[in-house]
Amino acid sequence: MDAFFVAVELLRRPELRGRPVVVGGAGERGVVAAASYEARRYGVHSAMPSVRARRLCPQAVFLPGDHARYAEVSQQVHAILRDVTPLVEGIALDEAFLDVTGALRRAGTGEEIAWALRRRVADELGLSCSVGVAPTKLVAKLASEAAKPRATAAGVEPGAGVVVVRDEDALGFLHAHPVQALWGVGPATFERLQRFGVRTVGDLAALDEEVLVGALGRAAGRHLSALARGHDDREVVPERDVKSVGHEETFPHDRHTHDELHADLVRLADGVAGRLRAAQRVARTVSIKVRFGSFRTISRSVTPPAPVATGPDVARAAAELLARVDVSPGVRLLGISASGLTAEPVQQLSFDDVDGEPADGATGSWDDASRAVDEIRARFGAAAIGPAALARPGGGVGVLQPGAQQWGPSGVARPPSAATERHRNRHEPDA
DNA sequence: TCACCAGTGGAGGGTTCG
DNA sequence: ATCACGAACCCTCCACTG
Repeated sequence: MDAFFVAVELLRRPELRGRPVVVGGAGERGVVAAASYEARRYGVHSAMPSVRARRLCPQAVFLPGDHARYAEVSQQVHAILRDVTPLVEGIALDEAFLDVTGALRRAGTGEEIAWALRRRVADELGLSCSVGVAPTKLVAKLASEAAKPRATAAGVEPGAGVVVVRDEDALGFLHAHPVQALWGVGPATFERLQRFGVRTVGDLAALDEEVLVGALGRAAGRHLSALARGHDDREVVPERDVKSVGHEETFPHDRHTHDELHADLVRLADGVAGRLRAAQRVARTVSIKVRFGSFRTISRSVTPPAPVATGPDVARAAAELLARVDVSPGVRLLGISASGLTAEPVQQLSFDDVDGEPADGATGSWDDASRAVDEIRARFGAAAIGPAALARPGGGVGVLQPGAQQWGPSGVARPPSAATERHRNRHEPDA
């Protein structure tokens, strides 16, 4: 999809069409999620700090972003894609691979299918997309990028819409690209490749695989060497199972004590556990991530004796990990994630357990309570019930709202006074 | 009993992508 | 004079097992 988030916003705000529009976190610690091509002319691009975007293009209209809405529209796009073939692999809300091998006889050539898709998405949803048609995933992805509109300082040039790269042209097309175009070559890998004088994919293909393995490690070396030579036999996989779920949050201002962080930790744990149960999974491992004011980032993980899927269990594991961390330098971000997921909630009894109940005398478990919480939330909304640590004086709880803080906190980074600090943490843990 | 080896899994860190 | 969120994958080190 072309400038997807912005394009969805423009459906509601057609008067903004043709103007520089930026969707993302507007706060001082926010980033750009998407920029219209008019805004890109000024150098604004996604993942750029919002503060910088505003400096580059002060006349741009900044919109907060509505992740739930984009997910909804993404589903509508996918429904159209699945009309062509069930072999649709979503990469992100605005990107997907289709294996149309089986649809060729019925629906025409790859190019014909591409144009038909573009037309349907435009007619039915009012959105523009670019399509690449090629023998492999990598080349198709590059072809779709080649099909996109371009923003230059001079103006916005419309894209080709559809770019087809035939079998016999694939290698030449591939080799002409800069190495950064390869999936898996980010800043760090590019830096290492530059030491070998590698600038283009063609340069990379000429490099000995052993050399590459030595420089990048076994997996990455082999993978990139194969890709550069046009070997890409990765299949289109419609749905793969989740391997981890997590939540993380950047605070409007740094936290300095475990006390301050506790409500955040409980809220994140509650959110992670809720999603585990919604996916009918239990987790073997709980990890926390802590980013300090300096941007130094650490992670700690633990594998409890039994898998976890309730808020209190996740929170307990996370709290133990966090207790080992000196937070006095100031914590900018806290994250909790659960991994090692298994489908069935197997109950591994410990030798200390008696008749299925923990030996410490506690009866029942958080499982029942958690299931009740899930049901209440399904009927009355997420804020209707939650951990006591998140209770608000006016009623309701400050629970995690998934996607609510997708692109950074809305608040300002200026630290509040000690008095308001205490006030916030008691009453507005997610402010 | 020691040395060595291979395999496994946990822990911590890093990279990449959109 | 700044840097989100969520997820996947990889590497290295280390402890343990046989």
